[in-house]
Amino acid sequence: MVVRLGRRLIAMEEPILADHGISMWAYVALSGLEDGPTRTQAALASAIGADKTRLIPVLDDLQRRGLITREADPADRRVRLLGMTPAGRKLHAAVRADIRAAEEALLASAAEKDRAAFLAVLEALDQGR
Amino acid sequence: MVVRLGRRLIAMEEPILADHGISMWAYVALSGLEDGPTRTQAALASAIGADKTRLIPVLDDLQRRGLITREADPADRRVRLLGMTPAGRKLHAAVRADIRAAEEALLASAAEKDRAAFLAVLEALDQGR
DNA sequence: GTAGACCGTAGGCACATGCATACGATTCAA
DNA sequence: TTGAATCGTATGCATGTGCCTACGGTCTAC
Repeated sequence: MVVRLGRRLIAMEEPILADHGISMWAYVALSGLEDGPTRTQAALASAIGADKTRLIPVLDDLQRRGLITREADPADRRVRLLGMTPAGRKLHAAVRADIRAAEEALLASAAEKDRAAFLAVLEALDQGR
Repeated sequence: MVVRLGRRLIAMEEPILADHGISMWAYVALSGLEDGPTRTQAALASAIGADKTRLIPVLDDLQRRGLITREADPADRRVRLLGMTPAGRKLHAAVRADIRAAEEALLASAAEKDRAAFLAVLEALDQGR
């Protein structure tokens, strides 16, 4: 049941992401960067459950488009610190708003009082990390 | 967030399925057969969101192990009707019980009153199909 | 009677993913 | 100082998946 639900949610997100011209992993990476302080690539990969090697082209593209910054860390020359640009923040907010709206429509079939609970449980599970 | 949750749930299910010696798709197929009347392979594939061609070896294995039946439909000689055997039912029930228990443990971090609501919303979304 | 659609089956192709390896550069601990 | 670990980067391998094609057999509609 959960697998099927997950697939539906992903299928729902795909056209939204395409409209905004970004991939799912790009969106997830932006979300990860927004959630916390400036991060190393390894930390971001770990935080969003991505393979660090597969994340490279994603980050390359985001950087190329001016959505993230990627700067050497003076405290550790092996590391590149990632940050979001204002343009990145703006795009991310727009995508998230659209996705939220679509999720709301999907949840319309559920009782209204259950929705907040559903989201609360999702959050709790997510925090449990 | 949902993608991550889905991955966690799948990661949780994997050892349980391995303990019982069946694959995820086998379990999903058994669930699909249990949910409804005897089905054609095409209908089952559609119902569980599987690729019909990829389902063939799964069904082959289930049949070999005596967990499902697969019989010609006298009304349409192209078709093979699938059914569950008692052994299949038994295995499926055991796996499901274990998965439910593990899900309960996972949900333990959420407020108790929210759990029923969470499951209710999941069901509603699933019925929405 | 015929053409098109469907069933189950087998296999191919392109792509994504998890995991691994390897590298140069850097850092850290002994 | 040295060896091991880590970072980011690039690539390979095995596997899984979505989609497709093709086939023989069967069914349906005209």
